[in-house]
Amino acid sequence: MQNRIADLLKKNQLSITDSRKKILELFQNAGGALAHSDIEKMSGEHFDRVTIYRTLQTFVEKGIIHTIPTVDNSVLYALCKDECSAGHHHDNHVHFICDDCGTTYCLDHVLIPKVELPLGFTEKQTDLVVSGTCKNCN
Amino acid sequence: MQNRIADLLKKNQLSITDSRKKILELFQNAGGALAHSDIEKMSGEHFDRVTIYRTLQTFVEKGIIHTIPTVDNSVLYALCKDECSAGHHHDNHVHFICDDCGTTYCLDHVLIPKVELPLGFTEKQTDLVVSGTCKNCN
DNA sequence: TTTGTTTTGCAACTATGTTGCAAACGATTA
DNA sequence: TAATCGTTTGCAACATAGTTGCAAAACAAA
Ligand SMILES: [Mn+2]
Ligand SMILES: [Mn+2]
Ligand SMILES: [Zn+2]
Ligand SMILES: [Zn+2]
Repeated sequence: MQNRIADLLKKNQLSITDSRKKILELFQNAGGALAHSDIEKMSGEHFDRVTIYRTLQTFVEKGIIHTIPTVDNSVLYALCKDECSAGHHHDNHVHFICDDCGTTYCLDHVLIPKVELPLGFTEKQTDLVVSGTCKNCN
Repeated sequence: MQNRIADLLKKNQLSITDSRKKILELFQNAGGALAHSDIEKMSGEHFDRVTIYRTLQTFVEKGIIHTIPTVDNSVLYALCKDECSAGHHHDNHVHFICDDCGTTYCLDHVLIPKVELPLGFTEKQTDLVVSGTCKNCN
């Protein structure tokens, strides 16, 4: 569906450009999470590095994608669910990174449990990343 | 206790050098977690960047310090508890990052809850990072 | 103190991310 | 369809983070 992509951009008041369309397409086909370098390679070296950085930034701000913290200190991005919008993410789900194949999954149905913090500490955001072996590699 | 530091190095079969002593000392005084750049500044620009990288790497391998994943994609290090040893970390505790003062805490007494993964996924390691406001900033 | 091993500092390099600016592009309106 | 105007892009230049090879220095053991 090419129109899905255009509609998503319009809905977020973003002009429809080649790089935005292509990068969104990559996310929809990938299923899992992508790193900046993945996109650089998969886009066929068409777009400037800077453009990709700026596009990802824009998408994060608009709530189209979200970042995933990883243990090895690399930045990953994945599509947000429809309920997300600018400044109002609903990313309270667990992320899973497979040590074998490297795929990162958004486990949308596995919610992050509440943790009891010591007195005086107040929570604003919680990130939970599990690593191990995924269903394909087991 | 200067001897504590030397003993810790000996116990891990590491030769006792100025940089290792100084960096361990910084961790013991800091209480919280430190970034590579913190150490670079706090050590009085004495040691080469490369030496600091290699020292931190060595300490992680020996189980003297552990890394903390952060949402903003920076690497933090903190002292391990005594039970940790090379290849056998007991870092199943929650980490807390204060949005106000930037301090990162190891909440050694707050354990990471088990999460139910979908069928086929097996856990090996779980990291949980909470951000918000710490006891000093509240 | 001598010896052999480990660690350090330096230089050079790769990777990752940011900024300013002019040219190209996209949306809108005539 | 063409003109206009704001947005987006690519480029160059820069900044920061991290890695590697190698010779000199420091350390541990004898
Ligand atoms: Mn996700
Ligand atoms: Mn910790
Ligand atoms: Zn896998
Ligand atoms: Zn604080």
